[in-house]
Amino acid sequence: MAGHVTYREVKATILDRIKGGAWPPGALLPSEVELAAEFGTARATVSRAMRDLVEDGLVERKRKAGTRVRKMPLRQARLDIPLVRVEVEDQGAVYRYALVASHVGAAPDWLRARMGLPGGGEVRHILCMHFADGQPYQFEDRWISLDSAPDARAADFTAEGPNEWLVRQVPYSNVEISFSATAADAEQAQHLGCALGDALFRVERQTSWDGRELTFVRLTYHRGYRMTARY
Amino acid sequence: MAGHVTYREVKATILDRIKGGAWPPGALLPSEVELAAEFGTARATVSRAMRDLVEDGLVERKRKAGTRVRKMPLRQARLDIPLVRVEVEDQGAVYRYALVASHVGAAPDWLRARMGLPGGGEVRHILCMHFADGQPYQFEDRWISLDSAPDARAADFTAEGPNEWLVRQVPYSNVEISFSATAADAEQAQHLGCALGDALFRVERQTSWDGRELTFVRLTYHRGYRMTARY
DNA sequence: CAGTGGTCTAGACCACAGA
DNA sequence: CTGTGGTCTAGACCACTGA
Repeated sequence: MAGHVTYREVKATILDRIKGGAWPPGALLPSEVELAAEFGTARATVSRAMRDLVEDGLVERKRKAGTRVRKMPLRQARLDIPLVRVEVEDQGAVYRYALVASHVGAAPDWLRARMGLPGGGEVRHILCMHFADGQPYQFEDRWISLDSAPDARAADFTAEGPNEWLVRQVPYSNVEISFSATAADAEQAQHLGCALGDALFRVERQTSWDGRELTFVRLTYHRGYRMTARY
Repeated sequence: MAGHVTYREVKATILDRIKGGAWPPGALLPSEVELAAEFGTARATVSRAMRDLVEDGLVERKRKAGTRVRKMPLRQARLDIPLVRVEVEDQGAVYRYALVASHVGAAPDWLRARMGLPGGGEVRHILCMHFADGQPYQFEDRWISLDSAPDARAADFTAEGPNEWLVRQVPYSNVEISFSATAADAEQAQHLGCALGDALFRVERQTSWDGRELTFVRLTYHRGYRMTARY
């Protein structure tokens, strides 16, 4: 025996047939049983390959209906969301963090509405900067609900950013993230070293844990920042 | 017998233990064999659950070293990249497309460098607009290599956008995508109905197929556009 | 070397949805 | 009803890598 046929080989073969046009968009593929017979593998191996192809957005599967090549390939980009520090260090630059301001108070109305906080909820508001090789990299404007994370009231954010602190506190969370463009206001322009009104890339992220809203953060990047992915 | 224990149940149980702090970040989990014994399942079932957890970025696995809870949860957002038409229609709005300009010519130097095209390569350059309920939604500035896609020379883009045409031609492709913010230039401001210099969200996408560079597109969105994902 | 995850097999039963 | 994918089992061998 020359060894088993792997699911990777099966996947590659199927992929080649789709790429090559042998199975055009919309086409019905043979059943798992038929493919297993053709490739000389167990059905589970074909199934494993197919699961990958579904995940890659290339085929659709329905019970009884079978497997079809997607007409409009539903492609999805996977964006890694690292800590700023890791992102900077991965570029080979020296990372530096600086706390700008921090205070505790009642949540403003817009934040209560946005995060769905109860009335009278207290929050800790933190402004801080992240630098790469001494250049402004990211301006962070964060609100942490003290109802959900009471330990944040006394946490020390002078040496370490709130993100790194939070990651240690909460091992798992649900996140809604959004990307947009914004014109630099006076505060952002000052900290990021750009002109008022410059177009800046902005990420807003709201994190909940165990069904409770935990933190809302607005990250504004230096002029010219790009976020890149492949798929 | 009350039936089998499913891999989803195994996954949920492990997830609960991680969330609950029973297995804190960095902790070593029991081996698959031990977990299979505990849950009363086959090892393959535990393995299936673990594969999901790896994909979700919650644990790391190494042969011989075992499975550990990730210290810094490497979270990744999955961004769906639909056709503009689908994106607009999914919002319940009426989609409209309009061709602005199109011509064939030699690729400019910056594009040749960016796409890695050979000297003397011809490209088709297309400018077009996408509307939602009559409002400007996206301005598309696309270049298609005629070396890679000769059929694009004669294709008719008056009724249908080049993206939909390309998707039909090429069932599979490799994509590099990047997101950034840009200040509206005169042309963008005119077509998107905003002021000169307004901060706009921009997507740049370069697509290759079968190892050849196929198309480069710059998509500029209307003022206030957000791209959102959950993870 | 030995323990861990990675994969394949052959078989089985089930859930769903098309005909 | 019947064919399809979805999953689980019990067992086996392999590949990598830490001790």
